[in-house]
Amino acid sequence: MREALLETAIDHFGRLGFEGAGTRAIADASGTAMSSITYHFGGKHGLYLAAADHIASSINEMQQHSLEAIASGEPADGAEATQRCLALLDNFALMMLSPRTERWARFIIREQQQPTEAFERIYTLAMRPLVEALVAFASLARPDLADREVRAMCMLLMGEALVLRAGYASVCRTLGIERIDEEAAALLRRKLAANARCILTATPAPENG
Amino acid sequence: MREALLETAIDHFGRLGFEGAGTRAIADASGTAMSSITYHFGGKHGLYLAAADHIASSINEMQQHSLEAIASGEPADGAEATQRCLALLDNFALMMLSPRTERWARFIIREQQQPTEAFERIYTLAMRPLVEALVAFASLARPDLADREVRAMCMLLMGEALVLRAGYASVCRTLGIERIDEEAAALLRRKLAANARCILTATPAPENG
DNA sequence: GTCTATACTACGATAGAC
DNA sequence: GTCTATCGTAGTATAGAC
Repeated sequence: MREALLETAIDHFGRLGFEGAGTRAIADASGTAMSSITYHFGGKHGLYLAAADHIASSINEMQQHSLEAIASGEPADGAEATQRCLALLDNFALMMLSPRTERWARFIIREQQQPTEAFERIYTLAMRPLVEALVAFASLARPDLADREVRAMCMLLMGEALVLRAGYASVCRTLGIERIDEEAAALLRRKLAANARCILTATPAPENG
Repeated sequence: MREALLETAIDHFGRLGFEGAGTRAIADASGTAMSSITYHFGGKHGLYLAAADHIASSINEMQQHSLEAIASGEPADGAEATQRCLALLDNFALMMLSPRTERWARFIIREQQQPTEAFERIYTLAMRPLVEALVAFASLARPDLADREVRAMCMLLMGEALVLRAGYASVCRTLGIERIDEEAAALLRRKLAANARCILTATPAPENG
């Protein structure tokens, strides 16, 4: 029952926000009574934090294998470091495109703009491993850049994947499609890889702005 | 009074969502009675749509001058087309970084993931002009790409600016700062320009994936 | 552990005074 | 055009039965 409440809570909180979601509605959709929330989580706020934890560990679990496969061992040279960055970004893009993460993404994007106690848990457990791995490889691919610059570059690159969720409706409108299907997803992933390769293998010359 | 209600409504709807926001709270914060909302907008839903229209025309008004300045006349060559893309993107990034647009962005990002009637109005009036101008110039900068590819590339590029809002908390954490101040904003804009220049002036060779 | 019952507050819509 | 008053509904929290 705890599990069912958490799943429903992530959905409702993600779609309606903390204030918009209702404990009665969450309990009903979970097939239980509202007071179960009080029993299991102490109240609405406790349920919210538990939902954040559940998302964080789900993402962590989901990414653990691919992250280990990509990020284990030191890359031999800059070219291999670039390849690993591309793999990490494609992995992230796939997550942004997966229907399974749709509810999680809504929850997280909301927290990004108004971080609460829940964001800390999600960032530390689910996002930091990815970001830091990306920054590490990008540093090797672009040894000409300072750490701050690499970090800024990496966040912008992650933005190219993030837009697939955070700007979903605009992406669809601009491409003239109803939803991002397999074909559109392939196109976007291919262009993302091309952009990232371009940025990560750039010669220091044309940078200075 | 209509104006005050709209400003407050954008703030409350953006932070709390449609369901989370309360007509009483909006009216109180606007210094009037709740029934004023019924009088001016017919109800909560009418107020929401009016808020979307208000955001759309505010953005349209804000961008009109710079958009005209950047996008008027045909660029002489690919290099000039690239420069215009960079200008459009920097303009968009500035908007994402401006405190004035913070409330608007929350409202819009919410609509992106669960588009309602309100999204259509915002997209058509506020976003399409920017997107289509960007796509047009990018086509000139990268004549080797098909229209669909250019559109995908442009959305990804806009994602690099969007992340400054939609991933605000993560950007701050990754850069090790509390908030995006002048210095961080300058860094991010500089890197965004570098990335975009890199992508827009790429030779067709390394693309094939 | 899960349920019902209940207390209290807040919500949106509306009618009618001024 | 703005206010107060009121109605019906839905919110969270809590106590207590099983």
